[in-house]
Amino acid sequence: MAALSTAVASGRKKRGEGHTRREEILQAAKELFLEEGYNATTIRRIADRVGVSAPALYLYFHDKEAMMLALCDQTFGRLIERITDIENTVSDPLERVRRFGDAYARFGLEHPDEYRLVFIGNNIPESVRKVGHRMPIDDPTRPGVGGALVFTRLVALLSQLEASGVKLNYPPDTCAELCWMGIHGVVAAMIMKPEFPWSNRELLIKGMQDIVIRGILK
Amino acid sequence: MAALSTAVASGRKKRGEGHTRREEILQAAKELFLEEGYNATTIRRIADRVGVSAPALYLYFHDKEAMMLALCDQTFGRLIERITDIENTVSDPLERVRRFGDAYARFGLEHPDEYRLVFIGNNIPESVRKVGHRMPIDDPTRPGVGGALVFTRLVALLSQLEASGVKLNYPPDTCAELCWMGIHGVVAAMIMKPEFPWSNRELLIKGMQDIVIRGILK
DNA sequence: ATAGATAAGTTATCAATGATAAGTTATCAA
DNA sequence: TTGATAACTTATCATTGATAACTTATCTAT
Repeated sequence: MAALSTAVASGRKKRGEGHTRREEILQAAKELFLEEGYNATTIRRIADRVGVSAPALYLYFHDKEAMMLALCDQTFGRLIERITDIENTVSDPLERVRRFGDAYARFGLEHPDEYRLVFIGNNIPESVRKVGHRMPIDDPTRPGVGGALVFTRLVALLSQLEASGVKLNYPPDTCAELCWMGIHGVVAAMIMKPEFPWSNRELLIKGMQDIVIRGILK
Repeated sequence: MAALSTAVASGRKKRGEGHTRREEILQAAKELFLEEGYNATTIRRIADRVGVSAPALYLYFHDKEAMMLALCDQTFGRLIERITDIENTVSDPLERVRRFGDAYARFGLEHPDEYRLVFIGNNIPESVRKVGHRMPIDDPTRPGVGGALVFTRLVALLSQLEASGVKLNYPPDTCAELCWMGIHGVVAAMIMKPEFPWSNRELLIKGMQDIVIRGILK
């Protein structure tokens, strides 16, 4: 049964093209994480979808968590893009804050796994830090900092709001914390308890939005 | 090396005393979940700590998740006690809501590990729902309803508030969700990122308290 | 061309884990 | 004292993340 023994379309990458395989892995991992969640996604299924053996993934990623973290940064980069977009297209400082909250909440609900990982935390077995692995390909973009960046942007927006003459009930960073905590509460709740009969999503997002903005304005 | 062959202090429970073993398991599981997290806690380690074999746990719990759920309800129960206490001692409807939020936040910050376990829901593998297991001992207290209970209480408080003549911006259950999400956002943030330079705790709690109450009142 | 170096990938295998099957032993009621 | 059964045990699975050790394709320098 060795029909067509040669030219069997080996998926092997040429020299120097390993990074494309790395991106194929990320793509497959992303699909599976989103389809079935992090825990339910196995290394083998990712490898199957890519079309390589399971250990091949370890040529490009330290471990399973590293794949998720890489995806997180990739995805959070898009959120930061959106925020930058808002800053570039919206001039009114208060409207900027509003749009930030909206983009943030929507992003969280569209990417629950990434959101959980970065903002809800500790989902991944980080406690067991192993040593002595290899991880031959060192990726330049250190993962795991996307979350703090987003928050920093919100603080900046609220400082601008205050600088524009709007009186706040708290210092800008406290306002940012309260705004973020409120919206985060909505997103975290809906992500972590999706089976609970929450009220309408849009109503809750807009409601919290209104509440925190009313609450920080003097 | 069979010294003292008899009367070897078998840990075996007498007939009808199985429920005490169940509680021993819960205690051990709780300790380990809090020490090392859900994923890092193995069935075998729980069994070791209790002093029984691993499969013995399956006499009392359907699976690992069921232990977690039972612990969740246990903790929810303690919070519900406090809420009942407030209902019995405070008569003013708005003050009741305020006290609810205060008790809730304080409960979370006084028991950060348990709060994390219950409300942040570290890592319950919700996606993979299995079927066809056995679970021979049917425990009377069906797990997994504690969260709904807390909300029911808060909804009731807000319904009473509305009934007392106070106009709300949203239906009582939506108000309850928004209130809870706001306070939860504060507690969850401070618990999960304790190293972050948050503003003053009391300020944030009181601030969010004020914000959500102002926000739901017309 | 071709031999050495090495990127890219394989097969075989681990230990750990959640869970089940099937057998054992202590306890109690009749 | 016996039969039922609650309360276990030992043995065993399949699956999982991860590693070791080997193979093969591709590029470079001679």
